Amino acid sequence: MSKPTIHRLGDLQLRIMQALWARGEATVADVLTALGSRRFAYTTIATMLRKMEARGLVAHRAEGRSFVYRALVAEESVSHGMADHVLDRLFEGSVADLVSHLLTSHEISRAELARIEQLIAERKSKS
Amino acid sequence: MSKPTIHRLGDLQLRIMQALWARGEATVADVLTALGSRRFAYTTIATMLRKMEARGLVAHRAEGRSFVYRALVAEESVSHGMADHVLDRLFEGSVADLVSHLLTSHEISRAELARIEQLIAERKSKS
DNA sequence: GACATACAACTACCACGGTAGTATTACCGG
DNA sequence: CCGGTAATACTACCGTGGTAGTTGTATGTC
Repeated sequence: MSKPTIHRLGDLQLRIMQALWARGEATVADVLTALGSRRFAYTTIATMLRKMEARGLVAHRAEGRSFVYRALVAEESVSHGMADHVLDRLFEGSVADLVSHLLTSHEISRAELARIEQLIAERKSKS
Repeated sequence: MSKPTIHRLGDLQLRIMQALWARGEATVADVLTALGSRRFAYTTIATMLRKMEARGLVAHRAEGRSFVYRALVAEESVSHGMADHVLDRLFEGSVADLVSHLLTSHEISRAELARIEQLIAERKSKS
């Protein structure tokens, strides 16, 4: 077990996880190309993956002379962990406060507002 | 003037900032007592405040032989920075996706749901 | 004036994210 | 067999959050 503390992932780690989530499995080279825009050294990704494996975020299997990595934590766990962290630390756990903050500090399309409204309605009817 | 990257504050740093926001100004001793529950060494807080000053998060003035610290960044900036960070990195900037995630992974009181609904309604009428 | 107290300064460590170079190994094509 | 290539392993370094001890200094007290 030793569930890794899920809420503090660096930016690079998160990008790597996202590459793994999108692909299911990926070699170092796969991740590297998935991170296209900013060029990293091959060894940077390899090192990061090894460190992430030590932390229990990913695992690998050998295929030929390559390692094929896969995520050990679900995207939902990470989203949940990180969202919760912000929610608890900054908004005392109040979802309404966080939503209020998001609404006042972002441009939101009418369509998105409607979508949120519908989510609320669904949720209300279901409780 | 080198606005500090606002989205990555450690837990302790955040707690210290919250103490400063709540009080306006505070000495090291003030912050220490504000953090009541978990006991820290006096020097831990003093060191942290010095590091935070170097990062541009706080400033101090001398009063007698004590330093009186104050926050240099507003609570809104930090909330905004951290909320945005999660929003962008994990939900591609979609507020609806984040709200959806929050709704499905948390128990939310009927009152809070109503409050959110009202916020949306207000926002809709205002655009 | 001697002493305790309170405070800032300095130093030191650890963990870890991020970044990458160097070394080693294993395989593949001629 | 031999050299190139690709892959991992190892090592190293920086920044910074977190934690605290030690030291120096000033001030207030007996």
